[in-house]
Amino acid sequence: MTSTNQILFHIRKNITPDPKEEQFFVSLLNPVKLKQGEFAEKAGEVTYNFIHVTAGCLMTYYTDKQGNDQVIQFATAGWWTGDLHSLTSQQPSIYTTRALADSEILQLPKVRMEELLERYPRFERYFRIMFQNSLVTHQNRIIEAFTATAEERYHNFQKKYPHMEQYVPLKYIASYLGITPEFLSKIRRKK
Amino acid sequence: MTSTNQILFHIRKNITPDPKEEQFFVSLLNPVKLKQGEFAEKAGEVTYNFIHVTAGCLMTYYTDKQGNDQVIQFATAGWWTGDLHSLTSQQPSIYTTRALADSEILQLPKVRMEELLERYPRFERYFRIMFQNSLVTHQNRIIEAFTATAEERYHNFQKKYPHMEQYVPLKYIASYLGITPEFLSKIRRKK
DNA sequence: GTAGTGGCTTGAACTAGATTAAGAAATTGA
DNA sequence: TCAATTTCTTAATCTAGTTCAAGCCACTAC
Repeated sequence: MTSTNQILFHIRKNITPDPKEEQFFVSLLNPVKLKQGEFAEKAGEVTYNFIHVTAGCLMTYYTDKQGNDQVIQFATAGWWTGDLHSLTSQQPSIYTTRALADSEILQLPKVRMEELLERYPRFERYFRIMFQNSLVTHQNRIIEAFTATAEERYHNFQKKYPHMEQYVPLKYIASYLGITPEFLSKIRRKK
Repeated sequence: MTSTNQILFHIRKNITPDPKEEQFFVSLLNPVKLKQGEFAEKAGEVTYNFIHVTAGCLMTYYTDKQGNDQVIQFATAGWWTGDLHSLTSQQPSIYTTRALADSEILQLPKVRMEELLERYPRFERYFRIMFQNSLVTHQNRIIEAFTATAEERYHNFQKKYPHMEQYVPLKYIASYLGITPEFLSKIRRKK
């Protein structure tokens, strides 16, 4: 399956655009291949693209004043990623997005997305549903962060993303879980 | 300002509906007054309404198996609240939403919202923008939960919601911050 | 080969924040 | 008005998770 077929498949699950709309949408996309370790976006730079992952795996992380990385999200095929705040406000991003494995992404430039929504408002619905679902996921993550122990969070992570552990170095999983790699090591030993 | 004027004011900041659309939107809304302590939604019941607060203050919390409450959100005038997951899936809600002070809300029933979006797709844009903004806020909260100390989180909360501390019992603020009331007490003494 | 580098583990000492228990202060209510 | 309930504080003890320091294992590069 080509990467454009893949994203159309994803879209058709939520809305039913006509062929003309689909064609226009696809024409706005910018396919990019990333090798492992390469950056899709860097903290400090303004984000111009909304990113859809079609193959591989990316992660988005925040680097605080002390230089510690906090992983916000992993994104595999079918996910949208990128810094929404920077994309909306056109202020420098606070996030870095980087390939954890050789990956393929589709860039949707902000200005192109605005054109799309202007011309074919049907796509508002698609993005509304995407954001709405994402919001539920984020709410769950906040609850989990506050109410579950590190060990519970790790096991929930394994259940939810069973294949991620092969892809992703443990230190990034630790960061995603909000713990140190040392402590994750201890949790894993127990089992 | 009436509560319907208030919500229209809020909507006009994001989209520009024509009078006919505004009128239809307003006709879908169901104004409700809540006394302090009353419930807008209860955990265990299916959520049928999306809620817009026009006066007062509500809070939404999650109760875990041990019976501990975790406050997810405070909502004052101008905010949307409610359990998106239950609203979308029509499964029983895991959240309770309750008035912290005498309040006024506008209920937008799920089925009515669907009618609205069907008939006037322009409103998709409004909700898309709402969810998009909310997502940014939630992302920030996740970062804060993992990278900031309880003390920093408390001071950030004070900065961000300067009036909330008068409204809201401290134990709920502690819960929102993910700490015990005892520890919040210690933090406050220091200052 | 072996020197380097990054990812993972181990253990000892430490700390942010929880738990428990009690008392003080503020609200409510008949 | 005074008892009852709820909210807030204080202090002692305890624990989940951090920090620091070291060692181990793969993998790469000269």
